[in-house]
Amino acid sequence: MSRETPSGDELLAMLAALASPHRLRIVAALAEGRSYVSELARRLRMNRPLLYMHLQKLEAAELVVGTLETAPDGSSVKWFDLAPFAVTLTPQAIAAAVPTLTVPGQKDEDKQ
Amino acid sequence: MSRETPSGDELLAMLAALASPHRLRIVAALAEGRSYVSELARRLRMNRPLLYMHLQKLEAAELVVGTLETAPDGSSVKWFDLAPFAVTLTPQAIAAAVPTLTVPGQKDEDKQ
DNA sequence: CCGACCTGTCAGCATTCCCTGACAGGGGGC
DNA sequence: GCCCCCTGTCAGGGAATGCTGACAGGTCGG
Repeated sequence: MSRETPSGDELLAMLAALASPHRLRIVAALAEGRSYVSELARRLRMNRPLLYMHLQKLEAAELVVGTLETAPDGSSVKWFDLAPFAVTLTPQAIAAAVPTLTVPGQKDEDKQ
Repeated sequence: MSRETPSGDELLAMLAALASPHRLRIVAALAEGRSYVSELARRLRMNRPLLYMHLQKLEAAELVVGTLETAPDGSSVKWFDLAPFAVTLTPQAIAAAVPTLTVPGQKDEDKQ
């Protein structure tokens, strides 16, 4: 819940998820209220599959939350909400997160 | 100086610069003190031209500052220092920065 | 002279990413 | 029947990125 000091991997995933003008725009749009894929695609003037991919990345980084709601009549709409997040980017915070970075194929052969 | 609310482009550049395990590691290493390219390359076990590129990106985002110091004997060393930065990532901060995003080829034809 | 240290730049490759149109399916209402 | 709304997935191509070895230059000390 309280994400004061995220792990290196979490921080990296969050940064990578936000490091895109499209996804920044998506977050800003969702800050005004929940929406669903097709409606967002119209609003942001972008291809629906493209928006879909970006939303998945944001969801993977736990910055947005998608909920597929199936109405009683059977029609389904997937709503997207912003996840409340607050991470402060400082050299110290980064230095604290880096040691927990999972490096693929890392040996612990760092001497000193 | 006080970078409370960065512009959209600045925020994006900062995020893009930090969204890399290598560059996070570089920032963490520089948090322990200034260093120069060759020394950092040895410490982080990475190719010098590669590190050079990453440092340039960090410098372009104004997260590190490079200073080429030419000693009186003529030998030169380029020192890199961390720039003090503190940006808090929240939905509101992003929503505030997004309108100032420079979109290449953007027409102002957004009808509500 | 040779080796060790430093900076900076280059071409080229491999990989990954971004984005597109088109398709599958579901549900209405007219 | 047709048309409109919604979701989800796919292949393919074009572009950008990450990374490498090798090169240029400089100073210093043996």
